[in-house]
Amino acid sequence: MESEQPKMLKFRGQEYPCCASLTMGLIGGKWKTVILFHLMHEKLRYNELRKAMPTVTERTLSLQLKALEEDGLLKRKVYTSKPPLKVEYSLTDFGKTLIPLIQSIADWGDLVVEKYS
Amino acid sequence: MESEQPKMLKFRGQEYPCCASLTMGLIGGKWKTVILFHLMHEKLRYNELRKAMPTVTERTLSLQLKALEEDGLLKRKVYTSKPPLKVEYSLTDFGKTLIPLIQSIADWGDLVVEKYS
DNA sequence: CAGTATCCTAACCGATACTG
DNA sequence: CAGTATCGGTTAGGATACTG
Repeated sequence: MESEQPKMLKFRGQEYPCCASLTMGLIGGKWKTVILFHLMHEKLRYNELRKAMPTVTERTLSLQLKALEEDGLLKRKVYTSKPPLKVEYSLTDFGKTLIPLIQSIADWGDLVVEKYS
Repeated sequence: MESEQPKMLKFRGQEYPCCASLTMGLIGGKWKTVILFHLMHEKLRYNELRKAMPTVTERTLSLQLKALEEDGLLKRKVYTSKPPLKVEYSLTDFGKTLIPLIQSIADWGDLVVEKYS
């Protein structure tokens, strides 16, 4: 008797058919890697991220930041209690384990632009 | 006078706000990296891919394979002219440039399963 | 400044039946 | 065997106005 269904991987309530899809579940989507790319080497405030990502909408940026925070990749630090607010986003230690990967993703994109376009 | 809009990257008719998003445009989505992961070291037939990815539907697998082929990452080779067909999918030379990245994506997923779940 | 609220569209993806 | 056709559901993401 062999198992027809390869064992699924589980993380944070989600199931993934392989280790590659688990990673993509956390950093996939249109904007997550872009956010992580901009936070790779520095903390940024909400509006700084907006300027770095001119085509994202406020709502989408907000949702994606929240998702990354929930997955433990980002931390959100609030510096003021009253408006105008100051909030900084930065990678957690867990998020920092992604730095080499994000760099590789960016590098491959660069390679494509240089050599194949 | 400074440019408000950072220069967009273009590849195959799409525009991307940064090099990381270009990469994700090609390998993002729920299934593409899983397909590439399974084709990293061997050619596979359609049904072999289906067995390796038990939770994907025929339609979705077909659409994703077509998209990867259109982006030049996969090649599709047909060995018979009449049913039953034999078709093999494999990485193109361009697709092979992704191998280290796919491996890194898979490795990070493994790391998460081992250490953070 | 840093978001929410509301509404809407499009893309993605699944289930199932059918075909060359 | 290797898909396509059809239909439908879910979710990601965009536009814009508003708020603590």
